[in-house]
Amino acid sequence: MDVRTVCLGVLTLGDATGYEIRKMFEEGPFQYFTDAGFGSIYPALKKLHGEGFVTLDEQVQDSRPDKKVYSITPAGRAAFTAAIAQAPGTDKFRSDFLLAMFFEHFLPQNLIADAVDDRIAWYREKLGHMQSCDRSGWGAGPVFVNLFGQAVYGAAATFLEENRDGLVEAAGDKPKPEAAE
Amino acid sequence: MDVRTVCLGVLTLGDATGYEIRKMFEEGPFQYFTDAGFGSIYPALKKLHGEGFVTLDEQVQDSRPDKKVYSITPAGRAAFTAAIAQAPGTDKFRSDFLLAMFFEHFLPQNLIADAVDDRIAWYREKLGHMQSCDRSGWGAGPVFVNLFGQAVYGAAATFLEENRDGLVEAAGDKPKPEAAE
DNA sequence: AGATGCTTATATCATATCGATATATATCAA
DNA sequence: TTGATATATATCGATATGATATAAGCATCT
Repeated sequence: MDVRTVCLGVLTLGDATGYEIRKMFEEGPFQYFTDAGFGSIYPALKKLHGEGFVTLDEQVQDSRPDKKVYSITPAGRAAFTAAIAQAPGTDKFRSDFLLAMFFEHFLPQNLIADAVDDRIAWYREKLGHMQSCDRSGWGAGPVFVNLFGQAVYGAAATFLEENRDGLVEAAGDKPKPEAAE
Repeated sequence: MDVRTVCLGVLTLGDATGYEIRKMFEEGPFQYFTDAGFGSIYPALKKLHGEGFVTLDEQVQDSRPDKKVYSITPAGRAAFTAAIAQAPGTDKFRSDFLLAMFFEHFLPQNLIADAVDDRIAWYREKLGHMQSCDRSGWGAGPVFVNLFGQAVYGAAATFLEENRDGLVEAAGDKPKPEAAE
């Protein structure tokens, strides 16, 4: 799904600036299944404006760049609905951590132990964030997505906790595998 | 992790052409945590060759483009080891499906039911593929990664199976939410 | 027999995205 | 006072994506 579509989705929840959309991707509930930086968001909003899918209210501020508050138009809403009604592509999980663990025999034991511990802490932290959300005012969709995230992140954390020692032990069996090469 | 590094990783497992590396990303054990298409792999190999991290054996074939078999050099091995020894970035899960489900109220009930069913089938299929691998000759790293994948994909499939009906039911409560807008 | 599509194998190209950087100011903490 | 964080926009080079081109052999379907 391209950044333009995701921006439209955020704007169905209420008017927002590019900066605020970015924050949704960084901190809000969107962070668990999507992402985009300024370098994609600002051009996307500009293009959406050119296409008539959003309108723009420029609020002059002194001592700060003018705020550009975007609102979705009926045409934008229609375009968004059409986009998410398409059969979605496959889910993608990308992990530099798993790549490193795959090549465990290239790495010293202590580095592996630290990497797994860090990843456990990271998954637990994200999980805590998801669990601590107040879901009382949410619709069925956001709740579903939140609980899906909890299921997946929880499974990852639990797996890492249960298999950490086994991996670290295996990594210790080979004293200095590769450095001598 | 950039494509260059992942290509080096594949080449530590044995010599390969760009085409074969692609297949690893599509079908092999790498598919669950990384990805790259021809458009990234060929330029990456060209650059690695220029940097002295791989060598290249061009095998002339008739009735087919010449095969370019790449081999990793000691310098490439060192570069790869250094790259994976860096603290890895965060794991990323991207899902157009979850985006659509988040905005469930924009979609007709039957579309949601179909989308969830398709996704369950997809996760079950991938899970079956991971489970049916013969792990007997594998090292600790690949086994760890495979079982991690099973834990996560299994959790996703189970969650979807257990929460499908609830979501579909909720989607039915609102008869024609948005189309009239 | 002929058509269709898959597999092998490379490569390019327009578009999209990423990640870093630039610009300015206010505020809060060390 | 120095540095970090937050607000807010924007650009730019380097990468990555996804589609397309080329070209032959081989299997399958009608």
